[in-house]
Amino acid sequence: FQDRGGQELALRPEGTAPVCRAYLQHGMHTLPQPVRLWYWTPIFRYDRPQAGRYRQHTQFGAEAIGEADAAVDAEIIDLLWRLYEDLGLTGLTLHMNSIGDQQCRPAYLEALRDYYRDKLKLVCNDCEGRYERNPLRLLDCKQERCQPVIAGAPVIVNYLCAECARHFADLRAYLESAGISYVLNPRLVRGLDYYTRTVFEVQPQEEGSQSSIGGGGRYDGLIEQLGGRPTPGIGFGSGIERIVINLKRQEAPLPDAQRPQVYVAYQTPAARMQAFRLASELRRNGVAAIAASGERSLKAQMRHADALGAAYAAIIGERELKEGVVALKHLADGTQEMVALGDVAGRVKRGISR
RNA sequence: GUGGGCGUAGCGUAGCGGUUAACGCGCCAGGUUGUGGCCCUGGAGAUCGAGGGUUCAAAUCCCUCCGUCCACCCCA
Repeated sequence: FQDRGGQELALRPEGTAPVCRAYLQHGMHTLPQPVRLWYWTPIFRYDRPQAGRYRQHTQFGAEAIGEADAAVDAEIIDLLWRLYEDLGLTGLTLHMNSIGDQQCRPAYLEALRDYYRDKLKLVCNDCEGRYERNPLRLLDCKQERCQPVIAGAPVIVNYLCAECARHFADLRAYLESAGISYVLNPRLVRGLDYYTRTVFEVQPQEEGSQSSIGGGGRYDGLIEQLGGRPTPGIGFGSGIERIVINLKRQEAPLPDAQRPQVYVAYQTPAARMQAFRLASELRRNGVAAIAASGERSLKAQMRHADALGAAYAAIIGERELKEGVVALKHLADGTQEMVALGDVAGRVKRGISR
């Protein structure tokens, strides 16, 4: 689009091509291959926003560039699958397909066109256009009237050349050996045109056009297309917001928010400096600590400590100040003991119970 | 691109033509003598999305714009 000054601007629409650009720009072909990279970045779409579809969203992705072996396809899929598993997402389905390469795809597209030729009046307007422009995407149409036609269409995996068929078989064997189950989906083609061979998509149980939470595939021609030598690549991208939607939907447990271990409270203005110094000392020793601030009463400070979810309150009053100790209170059970200033970090790390 | 819903304190909402805009959560302060969680009391905090119009009177009705959400559609 053009900005107000008439300059031509683009907002990044996906992550793979930029990573390939970086691979070329920084001469990563000199590194041990394949090069494994990841990204986390805002992504933009010029669509009307709705549930799970935003003008700006965040994508996390990983790419392995410089190796054609199906083992790397399996590694990338394994990585994505394990990530979802670790997050606690359940009920996901991995859809898999192979869409061939330069060698075998033309023959399939020919067969697909042959099949559609006498059915063009049965399908929707968009599909009429796709027939000429991008026949693979005929398989992806969501229109009701096109479904019966799609159901009878030739299946691409039956048209793969020997190399592509071998690659796909290898990938499936790797996935099975890793205990990752998947569904063969001969209609899976994805929205980007650079894919070759492997394509995959992960979908939650919920129906809907916005359902896919992640996917990817192999792009063995892309680097060359961007000006490099022929270099294979495989990767995935996953939408953070859609992951969050599904985590919420499933009420998956989230990690606790960061809480201070120790809240340092003071009883008198004279102890404020000591409190500050102790908190600083604790932080330096790897203990998350916060010193009270302002003119709050001790009671208010204790409330504050509780509201912040601190594990301990270290209280410094006149007596403690004089003796170089703190009253260390374990907030969960209310037990309290005197601890020398220098021993607070150790005592907290050990736990207050002996 | 098409259609629809909604915009009121930090958050969630009520009020839908007529006194100083209400409630819950949160926040802050008190509840006597050095200490939290529950409870009680008090307080701060709102150009009622913006602009224009109707009316004696508008958060409440009308118009325009902006934002946001949802569906269709699309999905570099």
